[in-house]
Amino acid sequence: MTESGSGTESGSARDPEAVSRFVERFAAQLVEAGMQRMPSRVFAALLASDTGTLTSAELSEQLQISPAAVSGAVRYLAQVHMVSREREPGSRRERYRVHSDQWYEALTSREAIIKRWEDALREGVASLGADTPSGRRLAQTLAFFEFIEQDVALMMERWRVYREERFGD
Amino acid sequence: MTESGSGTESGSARDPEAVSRFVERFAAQLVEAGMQRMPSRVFAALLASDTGTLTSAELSEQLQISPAAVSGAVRYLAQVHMVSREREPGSRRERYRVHSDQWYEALTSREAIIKRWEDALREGVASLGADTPSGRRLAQTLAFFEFIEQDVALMMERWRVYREERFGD
DNA sequence: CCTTAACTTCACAAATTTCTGAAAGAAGCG
DNA sequence: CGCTTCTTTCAGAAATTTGTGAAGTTAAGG
Repeated sequence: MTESGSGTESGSARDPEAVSRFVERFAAQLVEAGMQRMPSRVFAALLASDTGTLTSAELSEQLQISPAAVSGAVRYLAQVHMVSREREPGSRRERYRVHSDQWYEALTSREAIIKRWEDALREGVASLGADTPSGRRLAQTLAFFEFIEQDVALMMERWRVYREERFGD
Repeated sequence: MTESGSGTESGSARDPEAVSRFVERFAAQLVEAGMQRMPSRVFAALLASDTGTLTSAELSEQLQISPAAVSGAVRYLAQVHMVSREREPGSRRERYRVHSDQWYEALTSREAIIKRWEDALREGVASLGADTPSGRRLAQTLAFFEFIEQDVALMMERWRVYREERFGD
């Protein structure tokens, strides 16, 4: 007598256990890749939600964490453009949303980070000397990042074309 | 005979302070991006070295850390293919090296990690149902990673061509 | 074989990070 | 205006991570 399928009352009830299993598993992989735990879990929960949006209270309940933890996680995720915040009109509630389009870049290209790597490398080349062996190594590393920076932008463009073709829009 | 080399004060003598400044600055940016501190510092030191190789003792001294810390950092870096280890023939010394070619991919594409993301997403699609809104969102995310996985390989190929053109070889 | 140099592993102290409850801060609604 | 509902900030307890000294392991060189 499991509760499976119960609560068909309002909308299509999803199996909360299956959702939770996915959320925790995917979040664990994000953590492995260096993301903090709470942001990872919040993000995964949004990804697995029906509408791609959840309120603070829903997140708090679903993930069994305090409102404070939700607040901190969302602040981080918004900062790196992986979610955006929306005010529900006529309510103090806020909704958080994954924009299927935006977050890919945040997660993969990390433009801002690469920019700072480039800055550090430029300084290094200048101070060690462009004509020294180590200076040359740094210069080549810098060239690599400048190259992929350009190329990643083109790649994202190709993805959009491909997606439109395959998924319509 | 130790090759202190500090005699040449003009021109290409390496200024240890300038080196250290670069090492700490670049390492800090790697830390910001999620890498641990010691691996970051060791990696930056190798990048900034003249030959692209350093021994354990040299790293220990230059970075002011214990041999144990070097050992741990190198183990990690080797695991993710950012440095390789070489035995100095006829000595118990080991040299660690950055391969200007290999480490780019390790740092940027993170194949293994993306593979595990894909696995988690596939499971999610299966268990939530490919015909549900959330299932569709996960499927599209999965498609994105499969797409860039392919594309990144091509990008690295283009980089090699470009580099050869620009830097000779 | 035995010595010794070089690297690795391990247990633990210290530093850092993470998450919470409590209180304060906004903003709609009567 | 205050009441009420939701979110954010903050101090601190708990958990985790980090780097070290010391002991252990491996292998060169006599």
